[in-house]
Amino acid sequence: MGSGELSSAALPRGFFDRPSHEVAPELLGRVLVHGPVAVRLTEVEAYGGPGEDPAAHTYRGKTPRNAVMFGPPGHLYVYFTYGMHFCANLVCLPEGFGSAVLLRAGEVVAGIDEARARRTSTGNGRTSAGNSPTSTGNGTAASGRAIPDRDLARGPARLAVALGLLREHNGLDAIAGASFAADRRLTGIPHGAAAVLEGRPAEAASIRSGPRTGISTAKDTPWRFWIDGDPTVSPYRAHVPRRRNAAATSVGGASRS
DNA sequence: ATGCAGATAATCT
DNA sequence: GATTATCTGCATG
Repeated sequence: MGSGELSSAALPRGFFDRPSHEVAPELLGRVLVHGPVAVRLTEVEAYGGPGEDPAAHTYRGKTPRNAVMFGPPGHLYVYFTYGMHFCANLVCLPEGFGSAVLLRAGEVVAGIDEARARRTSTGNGRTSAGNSPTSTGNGTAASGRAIPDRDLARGPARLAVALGLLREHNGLDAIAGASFAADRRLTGIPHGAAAVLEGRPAEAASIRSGPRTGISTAKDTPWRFWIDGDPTVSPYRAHVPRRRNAAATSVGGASRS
């Protein structure tokens, strides 16, 4: 292996043609490439289909927003949430079934400079959450401290930023980039093309599972999977219901607890 | 280390 | 009008 070069075969579409909770643990250790940046997945969450998983976006059926999840497997489902974040998923099961695996965290294994630049600045066609508009552009955040390597893709929205995944990438075929991967030219994959590489699958003994993060329903379904001890796995955060504005919440003056 | 509040807009009831 | 598959900065221990 040459320096700065990463090579690996791409996963076939059939890999994703299974229930998301079966695909999810097997994605650990795999590498998602998009343009110049590649991330080795260390934490994922499975989301089921209509009527079976209350926490899934597809629970109440197909809508314009979740339509990609009902399409063929191996495509990216990228959604916008909290008014500022994008999160990326890989679609599972054949066309007609709506399920996917949320990519929660990973280790940047290629294009680290590009990934850091994206995480540091507000550029790149996105607004970064809670960011300060200022950035020196030399890899330091507005606070003056550089983002640690392990934090570059530690969390679903951070991972999406590091990989440069935006609204326009919703529906992108993550199998189509396989031809570039086959050329063993990771850094030669053009922006807009993606692929999931074999990487080094996590050993079964190192895989842990537990409840999913940040959801208000189906709290006990243990469909979050991660590589035990990996520093890039995000800290678990339970869902916290938020009362946005006490005054606006109750017009009648009946204040709640 | 842990916890809270605020940001901010698409989507759904 | 309420919720949201989140992140960050600031506060506290």
